Amino acid sequence: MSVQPACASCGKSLEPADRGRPRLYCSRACQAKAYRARRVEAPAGTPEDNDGAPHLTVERIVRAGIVIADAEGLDALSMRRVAMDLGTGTMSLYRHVASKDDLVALMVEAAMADVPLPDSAPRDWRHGLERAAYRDWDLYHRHPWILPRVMVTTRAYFSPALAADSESAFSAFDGLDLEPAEAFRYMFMFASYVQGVALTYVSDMEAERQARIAPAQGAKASNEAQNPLFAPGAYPRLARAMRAGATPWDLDALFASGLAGILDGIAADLARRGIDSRSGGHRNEKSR
Amino acid sequence: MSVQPACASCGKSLEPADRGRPRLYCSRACQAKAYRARRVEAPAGTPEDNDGAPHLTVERIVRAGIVIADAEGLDALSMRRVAMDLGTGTMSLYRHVASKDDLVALMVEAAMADVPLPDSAPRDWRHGLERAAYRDWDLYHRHPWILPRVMVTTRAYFSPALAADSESAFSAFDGLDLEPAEAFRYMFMFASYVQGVALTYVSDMEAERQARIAPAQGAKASNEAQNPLFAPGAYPRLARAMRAGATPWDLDALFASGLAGILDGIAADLARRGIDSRSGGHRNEKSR
DNA sequence: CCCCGGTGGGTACTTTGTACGCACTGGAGC
DNA sequence: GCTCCAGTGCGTACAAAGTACCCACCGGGG
Repeated sequence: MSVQPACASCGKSLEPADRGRPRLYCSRACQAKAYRARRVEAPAGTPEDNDGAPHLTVERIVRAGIVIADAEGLDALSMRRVAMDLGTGTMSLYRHVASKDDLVALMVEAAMADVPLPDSAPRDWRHGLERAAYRDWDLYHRHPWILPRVMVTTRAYFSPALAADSESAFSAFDGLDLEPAEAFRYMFMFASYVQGVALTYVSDMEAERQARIAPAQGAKASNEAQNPLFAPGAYPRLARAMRAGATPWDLDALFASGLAGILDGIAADLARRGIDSRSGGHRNEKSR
Repeated sequence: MSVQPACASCGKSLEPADRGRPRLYCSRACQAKAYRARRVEAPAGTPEDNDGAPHLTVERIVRAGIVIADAEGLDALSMRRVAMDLGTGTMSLYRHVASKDDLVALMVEAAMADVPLPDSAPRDWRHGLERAAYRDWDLYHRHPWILPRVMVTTRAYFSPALAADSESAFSAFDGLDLEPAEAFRYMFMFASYVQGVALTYVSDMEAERQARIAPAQGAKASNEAQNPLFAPGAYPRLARAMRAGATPWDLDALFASGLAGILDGIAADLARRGIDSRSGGHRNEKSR
């Protein structure tokens, strides 16, 4: 994507954007012209007989939003941007979604449906929880923008996708004679860990994107030689641990290792309570 | 608040915010005069109170930002708002902070310094980790806005406060004969859990604030009778667990319970490795 | 007197979400 | 043929946010 110092619509040269943000058009009218030109191939037929190119629908809007958020992050998601990608006017979107928050909530629901829930019963509780953990892990890899939004959106609106996810995870305890409160405590610990690692992953992705946009600052921060974190005497324990455990920074391996630790803890607790975990051996598989 | 349509300095009537924003002064000269008057009024007598504002400084700006973010969330933090609370012009802030991102980064550093690090060696590793966990827990209670920002800010800039926090937590393993890579894995699991619970807490706080602002939607979502989550057959396992474990929703108790589980897991792992888990604080070395 | 560096601040231009109302289009009723 | 209507697209016009630019003021030196 190369930005030229000329209006993308009328071609008129515009100042090198030192005034504020990088600009694409010389005026808002030109921006409007740009998406109208893109809409030429859509002859605005009747709503029912759509010739291959479908009409503006909630599904198309949500899909376009997910594509943008996946590729460029939630910060790049704007109503104008979605409308431009769809070749329509900005305000047309509001015929189908109530607001941007509404759109993001719909995007979360649709994106969570992208990663299918397992349709079979788990072999045992450990298998069930591992399956649930990797399902979420996969989800956050595909749509890293979900995590920061889920945390606000989910509580305001009710999310069927999130509820289904939890329901599926809880099925791991189905065969065990476990009190609901106990199952809830295990699940809380388990889910908090997964969420915490996901937050680190999302943070890494975001930092990487920032570094790509502004390489100077990113390089400065990630340059280990100049990072005071690695100065000889500043933070000795941290530096030693980072050198030993975080080089290379393999978040997938760390996730698996910590997950095994969490599940080992649950297994030990179950054993102490004399509950048959039915899982047989399968102890501590954190070497990987 | 009532905005009188008169210049706060010269008293001349001014048109009622002809272009959107509420105006306080009829001209920049009057605003400058008002600012100067306030400066002279409190020379240096009692600089500890807010009325004894000596100068516009980075510390005052950062403090004002933290007050706003604590009380109303990061969304309410704007440069104009900070300037208004300080009784100065918006652009004056830019003489002391480079940008809003810079301000937030400084706010994070200052807020983390609010919760002091322990200055003594931990009794043993478990005590050290518990101390670190509750230190973070306290931090997120006081400044819930830190978590979403730390995750982006920390990687871009280098955060001494966060590094000191990690360094202090790592001191829990000081006395143990533990390989750095192993300590890092434990710490990763531990920190991820704490972060995950903190995310839930922050989410709750945000939802509460949203509900306060827009009570209609919040009431609708939190009304259990109408929430499909509690519909009889929709999500049976989830509903049963929620009723059992989440009524009342005591996040502090859940945090403590899950933390105990995490530490139990580490203890079991240490025992399996034949490491004396009761040894801990050795020589009294403070992180500088 | 003018000049000059430091600091405060107003203006203006950017981007964003979105309220409002007009334009168009295809079918129903005259 | 016409008008009327309902639905949909979308342009205009805000309000609020960050911030670049430059001017106003003050104190000190020619």
